[in-house]
Amino acid sequence: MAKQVSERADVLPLLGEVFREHGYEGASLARITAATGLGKGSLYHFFPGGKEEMAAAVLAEIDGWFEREIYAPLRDGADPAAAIDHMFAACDAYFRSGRRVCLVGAFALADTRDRFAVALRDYFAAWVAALAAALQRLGRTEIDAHAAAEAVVGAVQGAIVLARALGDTAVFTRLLGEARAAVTALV
Amino acid sequence: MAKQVSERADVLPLLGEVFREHGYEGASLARITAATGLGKGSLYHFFPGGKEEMAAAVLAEIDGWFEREIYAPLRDGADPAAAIDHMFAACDAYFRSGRRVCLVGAFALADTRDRFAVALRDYFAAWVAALAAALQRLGRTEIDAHAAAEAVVGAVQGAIVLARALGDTAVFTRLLGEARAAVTALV
DNA sequence: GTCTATAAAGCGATAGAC
DNA sequence: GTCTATCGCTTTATAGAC
Repeated sequence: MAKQVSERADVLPLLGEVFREHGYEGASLARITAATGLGKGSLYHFFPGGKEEMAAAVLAEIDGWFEREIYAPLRDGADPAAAIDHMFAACDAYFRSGRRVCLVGAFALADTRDRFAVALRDYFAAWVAALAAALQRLGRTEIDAHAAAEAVVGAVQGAIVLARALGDTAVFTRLLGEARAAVTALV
Repeated sequence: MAKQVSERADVLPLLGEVFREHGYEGASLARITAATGLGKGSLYHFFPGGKEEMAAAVLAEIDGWFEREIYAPLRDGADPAAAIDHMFAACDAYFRSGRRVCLVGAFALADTRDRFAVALRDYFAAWVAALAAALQRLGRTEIDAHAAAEAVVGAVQGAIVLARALGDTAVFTRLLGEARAAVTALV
């Protein structure tokens, strides 16, 4: 389990997995130490602000990943339709067909909502805006594109909840497939 | 804040609100005491199994409420279409347009998922099955009805996540309205 | 930069008086 | 049935050696 890590950026993915699996409150320093192989001394050296700074750093890293991998192609990519297809494929891979929780969504349902309010709002607002931009580039009206984008992002989050509660990854794939069909049907 | 309560059933709604606001781990006995007005002695008198029994009792009460108010009319009510309309209206009221979390959905995203796995699975399975039954009674095929029911239940959960993260109840109402329109369009 | 030791507080749960 | 006092454990965070 112990890993040799010497850069703050290398710890973030491991940290993210602990927060995803146990939530903010359940991610005790003992579990974080076990998952990263870093003692408290090292952790507080990298994150002087303690657990709150660790979670904030993880959220920032997640936001950066989605911006790079998903939002940017939707907004600025040469082929909006291909960017939308890529988004659905990337979501299935990233959330492991619903086995892996969306940390931002999980934080939104827990009492971490207030503490990280800005990060949560920005994450979903950016996602909806990027997808709406792609749909507009495909000819949808601004209002229609925004509504459709909201529905898709909501469907992804709902699919994660359902798949985890039912213990069934097929429902995740099914719901994402329907969302994809609905949003690409009219363009 | 302190209330005079003398029956176990009277405590459950207050308990539920504490779990909803703070999650399972965040719902400390101190907070539960503050919300219910009951000391630890009384709480362990009503719930000898401690916090786990409290949460299980809350989940059971929630399941009973949905069964009575939503599932039964969908399954057995005289007017399936009216039962579906009632479901959407009841959801908007129950979840306060996304201000109030679905405890079952929140538990599914947290590490409470394994501990209460059966209750979570049953809640969503019953919801999907009841809605699918209503749609079948309206003439949809079994497969089509089941898929549509999954999409609606997922949309409700996704709408809660989005509304809470964006701090915007309008998105909840909007998404539920679209889900309702989509599911009632073809019947 | 990483460790151990420890502080200070909060946790769930129990015991026993009333 | 409700209370207070308390146990034993875990928590986050800090201090200081190396």
